Amino acid sequence: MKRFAALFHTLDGSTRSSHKRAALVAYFASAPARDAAHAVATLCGQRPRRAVNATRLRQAAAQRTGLPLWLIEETYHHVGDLAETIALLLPEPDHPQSIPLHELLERRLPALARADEAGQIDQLCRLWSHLPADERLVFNKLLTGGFRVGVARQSVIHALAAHLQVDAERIAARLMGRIEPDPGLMDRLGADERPADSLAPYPFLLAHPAPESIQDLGDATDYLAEWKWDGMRAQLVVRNGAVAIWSRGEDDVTPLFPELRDAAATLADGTVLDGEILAWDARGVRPFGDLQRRLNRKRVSTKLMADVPVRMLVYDLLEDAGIDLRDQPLAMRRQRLQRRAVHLGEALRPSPLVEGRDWATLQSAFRQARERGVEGLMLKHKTSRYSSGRPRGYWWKWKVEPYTVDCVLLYAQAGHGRRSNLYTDYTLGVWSGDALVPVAKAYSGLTDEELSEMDRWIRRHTTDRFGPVRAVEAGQVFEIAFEGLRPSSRHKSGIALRFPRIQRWRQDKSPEQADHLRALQDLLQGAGSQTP
DNA sequence: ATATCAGCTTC
DNA sequence: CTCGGAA
DNA sequence: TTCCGAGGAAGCTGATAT
Repeated sequence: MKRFAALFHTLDGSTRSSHKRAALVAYFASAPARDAAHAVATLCGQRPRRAVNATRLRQAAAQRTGLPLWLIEETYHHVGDLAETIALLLPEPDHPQSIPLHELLERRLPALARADEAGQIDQLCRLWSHLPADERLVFNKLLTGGFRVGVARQSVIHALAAHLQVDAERIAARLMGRIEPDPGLMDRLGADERPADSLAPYPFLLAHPAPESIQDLGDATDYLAEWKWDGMRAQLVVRNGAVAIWSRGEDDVTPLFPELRDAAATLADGTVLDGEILAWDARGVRPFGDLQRRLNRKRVSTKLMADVPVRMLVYDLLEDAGIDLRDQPLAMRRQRLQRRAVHLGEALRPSPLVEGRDWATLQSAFRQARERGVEGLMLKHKTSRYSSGRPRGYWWKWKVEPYTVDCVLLYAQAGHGRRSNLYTDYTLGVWSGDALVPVAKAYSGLTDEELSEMDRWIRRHTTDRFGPVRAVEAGQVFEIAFEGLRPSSRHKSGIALRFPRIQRWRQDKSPEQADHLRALQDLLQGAGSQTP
């Protein structure tokens, strides 16, 4: 783990991506394949399951350092990261001895996870007393599962490409789906062919926000238009008689959607579909919240499947009869998808095209978006290839105008990480009678300069403190933009905003001019009565 | 047994 | 998902 | 231009608190 710890510190300490890449290349050139495989998986965000919970970790740290728990707690509040706090507090190791990365991840951490309470504390103290000081931080990060390091996935890909002397595109493709950190990983990454049994998805093509005036996109006939569905992006892969469904975060979500898996079982091998999974019942498409009940589940009961039926609206055909179609223009892929549509069935159907040869026609369709329960329109250039990432000019998302509300700043809290010195986290409220009630939290939307100006104001106008939270005078008004609203039991106001962000700092307005809860409740009534 | 919270995912 | 900032 | 890290709301899981 010596090399890996050194790599971590380089990545963590530098912001130059060229520097990071060089460190990665050097690491891959020198690390044993078994360790390198784990490094790749870890750096790509595939973290080991959390081995020890935070409470136990604190207890073990208290025992090893001899410090009282409250002091560790206090230190943690200042540092903001438990793994780092403990790494800083631990005494020097007795007889420093490094542990290979693969040994740590394959043996030590699983053993730790299996142990009982006393066993965990005992093992932790023993490990800490042997680990060289510069490896403790990395160890603790792996331990808490909170391993997040400032490397772009792209940097890892390019470093691997340079090290293995192959195309970066290929590496990116090989790293899709689950990464198996076995000794053969590096060989597979460099291989010409994708492994025969692979059910891995392709890198997702993402969309950009459309320009303010839609005409700037050029000729409307150059685009295919579809509704922008409010569901979950997914790729469905059929190969070797098996079906896999992948989320955008590259999670295998197949077990969550048995009806989609079954519907896809009739498809020919070598089929890859891209589309949106939606909650959809007899009434039509349902809000995203309904779909959420099907997500992140351990088990999907038949009752739940009946309560929240799903379907996948397919908008792209990426592989057909085993042939990769991603370099073909969208219009061709779409045509081919339509031809295949007869085989898709009820749960799996093509996303309908929205007809319109000019912007005026599309504009009038766009205006129906809210009442249809969709977020707007997607505009996809007919000649576009399905390349990875977010290339400009290919796919545009044309979202309905957000709602806005003028809110008063009620509470502020310090941010995390680099923003931990500033009060950047705002709770905002509206009037309910002559009292202000919180409706949302937001900070995004202010520039760094505005944030520090607000920070100064907050410090000078604090009226009360609750732990890390400061209550402030009602003196600042912000215009908050949001995409929609739902009833919520978590907020005193009974309302939760979706994607709240600060649109404008209304220094021209006094708190009395802020909006009233009544207005949001009316909006909720209006939005709630819609049936898609 | 039930409530709450942190940590994960989706958007 | 949103946004601002950095490379 | 593209990527990243900062942030929000929701629901589910698993652990702890009552």
